[in-house]
Amino acid sequence: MKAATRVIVTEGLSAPTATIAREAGVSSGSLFTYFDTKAELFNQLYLELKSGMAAAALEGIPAGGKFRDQMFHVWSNWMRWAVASPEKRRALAQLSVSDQMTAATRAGGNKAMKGLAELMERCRAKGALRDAPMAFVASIVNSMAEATMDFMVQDPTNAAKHCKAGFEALWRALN
Amino acid sequence: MKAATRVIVTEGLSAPTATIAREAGVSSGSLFTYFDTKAELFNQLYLELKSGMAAAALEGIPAGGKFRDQMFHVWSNWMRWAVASPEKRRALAQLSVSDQMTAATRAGGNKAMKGLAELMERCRAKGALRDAPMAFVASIVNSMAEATMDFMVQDPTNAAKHCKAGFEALWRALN
Amino acid sequence: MKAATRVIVTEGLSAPTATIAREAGVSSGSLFTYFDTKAELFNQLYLELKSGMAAAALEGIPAGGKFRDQMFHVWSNWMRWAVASPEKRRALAQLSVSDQMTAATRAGGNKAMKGLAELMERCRAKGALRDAPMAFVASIVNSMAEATMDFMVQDPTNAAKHCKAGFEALWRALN
Amino acid sequence: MKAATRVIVTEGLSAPTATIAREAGVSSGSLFTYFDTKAELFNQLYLELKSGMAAAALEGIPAGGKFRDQMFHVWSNWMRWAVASPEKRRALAQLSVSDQMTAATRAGGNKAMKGLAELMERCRAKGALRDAPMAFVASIVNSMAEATMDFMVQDPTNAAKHCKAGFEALWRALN
DNA sequence: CATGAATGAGCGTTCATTCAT
DNA sequence: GATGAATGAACGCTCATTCAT
Repeated sequence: MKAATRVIVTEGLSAPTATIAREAGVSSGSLFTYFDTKAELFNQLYLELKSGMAAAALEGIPAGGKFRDQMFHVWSNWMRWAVASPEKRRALAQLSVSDQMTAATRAGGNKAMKGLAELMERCRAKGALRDAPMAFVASIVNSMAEATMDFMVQDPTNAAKHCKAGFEALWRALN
Repeated sequence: MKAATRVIVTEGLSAPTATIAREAGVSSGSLFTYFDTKAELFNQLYLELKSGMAAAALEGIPAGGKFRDQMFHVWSNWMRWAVASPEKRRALAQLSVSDQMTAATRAGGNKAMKGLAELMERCRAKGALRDAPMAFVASIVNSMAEATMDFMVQDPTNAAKHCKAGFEALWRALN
Repeated sequence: MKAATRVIVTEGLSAPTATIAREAGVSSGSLFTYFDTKAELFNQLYLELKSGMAAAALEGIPAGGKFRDQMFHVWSNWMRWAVASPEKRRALAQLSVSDQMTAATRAGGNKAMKGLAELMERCRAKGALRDAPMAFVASIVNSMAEATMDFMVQDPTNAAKHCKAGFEALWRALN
Repeated sequence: MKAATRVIVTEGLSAPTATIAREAGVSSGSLFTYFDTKAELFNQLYLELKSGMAAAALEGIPAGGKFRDQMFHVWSNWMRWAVASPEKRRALAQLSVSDQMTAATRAGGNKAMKGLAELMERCRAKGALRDAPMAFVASIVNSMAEATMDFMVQDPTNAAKHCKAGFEALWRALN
């Protein structure tokens, strides 16, 4: 998985399986002992990365406190993961837009995001978009997160500032 | 171009050039009379689609009137283009994330978006994100547009409603 | 023909016919009005070049005089042609080893060389190789001519010297 | 290598790699496991054939004895190789005039011919062509060898006679 | 279970030749 | 007769996958 992540970042999804195997230090044949096809490897990797991202975001939510503070805690976790794992993030981005991801895999990805989704749902239900479908809100959250990550990575000195600005823009959009 | 757009939507960027040629009703060799390589075809198509999208968005901006109304006019144009040209939109999305797009092509794409970029800049300069980099704002605008388009397409009955809701969320985020 | 000669020198026999046509200032289709196939163009060019070479070699043979002097006159003509027409010589060399030359073309080439062949035959008949087949002698003459040409071209300052040395080596070989 | 040699003789250098692979009894893809490109296969084959030819020529030179006898021994070896390996000879001839041979390959070929070159140099230094460049002599030797080979192959009954006649003509030319 | 050579279908691209204008 | 766009067969090369060892 680690090898595949690295290779996807440098060579894209069209990288030969042999390259991934070499990067992982195994033979090209061994790869197919564990994954029936290249597509299956990618599907599993997608799930692993998405789950890892969700888990990182949900870590250590303050039990009490205001909802907005909880949300900001999650948002910060999420941004921190992105900054700390740029390769995982980029590989995940590539996998997300690939048409090799099966419906089952996408469903699994959503399941892994369940905890986050519930928080978003709470946002939606009591905010300005209370009449919009949940997926609309999720999409907005996702894309504002991506935009914020980009600028934290590009301008690391002001990462904390961008993190906060992104959150506040999102909060305004939703309330 | 039309054939390439259709084929990209159904088969992705890895579709054989022969398929595109057949869809266009020409021989496989003829394609290379007009485009030196597959990558060049994709680069030109990206520019064409991006320019078309930008032109559609900027059509008929009311000269006078409030800035917010002008923005909403552009936003509506943009959403209308997306709903009316789902294939173009999907092909453009795939091309946008492809690493086959050259720097020159991306630069050309940005140039085509210049009119839109200027409007966004006016939003940024006097709004809550006045201290954020322009590209941050552009990314937010883009992604909220994408989210809105998705839900207009998925739920066409309430398209006008989603269009308005998306715009308002964006406006809140920026002000 | 001139265009084909130039193109063969710079790009070899695998040069596209379109390149030859462009060099000749005609359309790619026109080429096939005058030559049914690429191979036919090459066969005709071979004949033209070979005939031109033979004619150049035989020009102005002194009627009387010693046989050796006549031979040297021809040899000098031949070398002069090679030095003056390096492109023709190189194109002819490439055509000569090509398997696209038909038997008829090769026969025609020999016919064009008839005058030279008769001189060689006189050499053979009264020299050391009088028992060897004529073609053996012809091959030796040809290849010593090629060797001499190479060094006249590479070292033009001493061209006359190389010309003479080559002739004398040949004369020794044959007598 | 053997398969490539055979195929080059029958179909020339433009033979499809698939034909060579089939002749070798392997799949078309396997060929590229061992040679990165068709050109590399040809370059390696050239070196192998040239080295083999040189080695055959230099085999068992009589240590003592007259220089002329040593030369004739080498000449005979050389001619014997040509008669025994007509396919190798023809493939080598085609490869030698191909512009796909790299400078490095030609340099390697010359290195393999070093032993022969030294003998030729001794001929040159004390013969009639002592003032001519070495490459001139080498070219003459080569081409008289080729002429002799041709006639040994065409008239095998008198092969030994042609071999001797060729050598003597060469010896006269050089002395 | 690990290995890595072998496989062969598939693709992008070229180019001799044709033919409607 | 000239043109040059169109044609499509052919080729070099790649790579996911298999399987004998």
